[in-house]
Amino acid sequence: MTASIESNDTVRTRFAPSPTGYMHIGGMRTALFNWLWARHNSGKFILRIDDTDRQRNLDEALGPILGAFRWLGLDWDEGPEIGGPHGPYFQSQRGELYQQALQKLLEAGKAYYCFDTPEQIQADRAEAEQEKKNYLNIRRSLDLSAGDIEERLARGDAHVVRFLVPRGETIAVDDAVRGHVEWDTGLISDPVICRGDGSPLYNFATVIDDADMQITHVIRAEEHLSNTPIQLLIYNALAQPQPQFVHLPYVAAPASKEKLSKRKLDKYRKNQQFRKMFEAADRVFPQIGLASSEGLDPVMVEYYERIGYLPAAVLNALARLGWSLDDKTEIMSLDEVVENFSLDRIVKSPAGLDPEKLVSFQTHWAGELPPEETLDRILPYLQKAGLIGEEISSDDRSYIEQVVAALGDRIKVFSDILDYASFFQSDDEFAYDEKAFKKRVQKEGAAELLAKFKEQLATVEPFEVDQLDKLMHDFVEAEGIKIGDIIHAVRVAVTGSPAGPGMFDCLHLLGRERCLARIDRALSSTH
RNA sequence: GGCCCCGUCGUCUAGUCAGGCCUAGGACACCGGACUUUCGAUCCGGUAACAGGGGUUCAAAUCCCCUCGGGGUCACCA
Repeated sequence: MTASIESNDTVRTRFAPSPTGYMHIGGMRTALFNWLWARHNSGKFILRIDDTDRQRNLDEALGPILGAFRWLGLDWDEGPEIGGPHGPYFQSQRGELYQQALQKLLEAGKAYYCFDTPEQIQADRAEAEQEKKNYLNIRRSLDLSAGDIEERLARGDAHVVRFLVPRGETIAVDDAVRGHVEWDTGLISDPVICRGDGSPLYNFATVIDDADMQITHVIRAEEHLSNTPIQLLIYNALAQPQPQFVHLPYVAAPASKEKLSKRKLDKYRKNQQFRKMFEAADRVFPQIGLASSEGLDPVMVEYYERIGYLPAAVLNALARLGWSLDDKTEIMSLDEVVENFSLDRIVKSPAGLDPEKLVSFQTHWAGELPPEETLDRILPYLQKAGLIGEEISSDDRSYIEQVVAALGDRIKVFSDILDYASFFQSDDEFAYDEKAFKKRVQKEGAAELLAKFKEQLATVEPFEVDQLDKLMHDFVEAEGIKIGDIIHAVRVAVTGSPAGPGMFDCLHLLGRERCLARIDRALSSTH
């Protein structure tokens, strides 16, 4: 009865999201592993939409999910928008298939109409709990005669269809990650597989669909492991071959072993490692016309896209969450992962998402980008924040290019450019870092030095890095001071910030006029 | 609570199936040093783990047993 799928069949994997309006980063990892296994074997990756809950606004709920796949460059061979030979790919449109299978089970006596009311069942459960016994449903409806059932059905009595779990058996799976796992069917309650209105439930629909779509490998998160015996039983009852099951460890919240969940956002805000991501969202998103972390949080894939991570970085981090190539390879392109991906190197224990490691992957992959591409990724942030206009002249572009080049790898995530807004703001508009201003500009004697240096700045020719460098050093020598006594004051005066590119780069970038104006402004604020 | 899964540095992991090459390797983070006008980057160096207890064995992170700990799941959600 448990025919297994031939290993030389084309590998077919699937990811079956329900349209929730956002793509979960942990779900994305599961999807990625499915995609990787399909691509590694030159197989097919299928996207199927689990919308049995009848979505009201499907486009709105599905858009961000497909968007996440597109952003990361994970394509699907069958599914929404492109169809395929095993469609439709929306469960809401596959009702007939479920009905057929349901009839088959009903006729074979492997499923039955159950007329128990929810209240009855609740009472049964309560009783079992009180007696500290495992709840098993009572199967009252099994005693009904065919005539009774027909009559009650005709009368429109509320009912569901339950799968009849064969008791006293052992059901086992040989999971690619978990190994051999078995369950005693005598402990499993008959699951509802179909609601009164005819709509199927997950455990049933998923088996029908996976079988119909000839899925060879069901790669899903570990929380589904406990659903597996029921699904196995249904495969058997339907005489369908079982796919290879692959239960991945779930993705945990940073520095924890708890499943990453959208319901725990409040807790994550206080999580030391996670907090920075929320803070970044609250700082950056409002500037570029998006909702704060209330609407766009790091559990969502879209967060990473919007705040300016590279797909390569997110992909690299996700691939390393619960999978490794060997004892030292960390940096991998998608192609490299596809080439080397294997099921037997999947880790068994849950892995916490590590924001800092993600940043380190980002630093690496951003460093691989040609300068023009870096610029293209940065420009939208400047535009959305209103720091530059929609139309960019070639002069503007070249200025931005120079600023970005000077900033170099100080920009990790692309929205980091907003930390250096002063390069794009007018001389009286940019903000001074209060602490730095106090420490460097309002320091005893700093204003006098600054004023003196400004005079020389006004006449130095040419206004180039080397020349400025020389000017500064001559100045330091003439005044008999340490370079630190003046250079920090100048930096803060012209950029507003204690950190940034090399001082002379900053002066040169800004140009003489702006430097002088900014020093004037700083000087006038000292008293 | 029942069932099931998991347990190597702070984190992600290599090593576990086929015991010795492990005085446990790598990466991120952290600490220190070098470089530097700041920040960043880079380069060098460092701290840091086999959950505990019993066995088996010449030899155990690896095999067996027990304990402890963490987690998942127990719906007419998926």
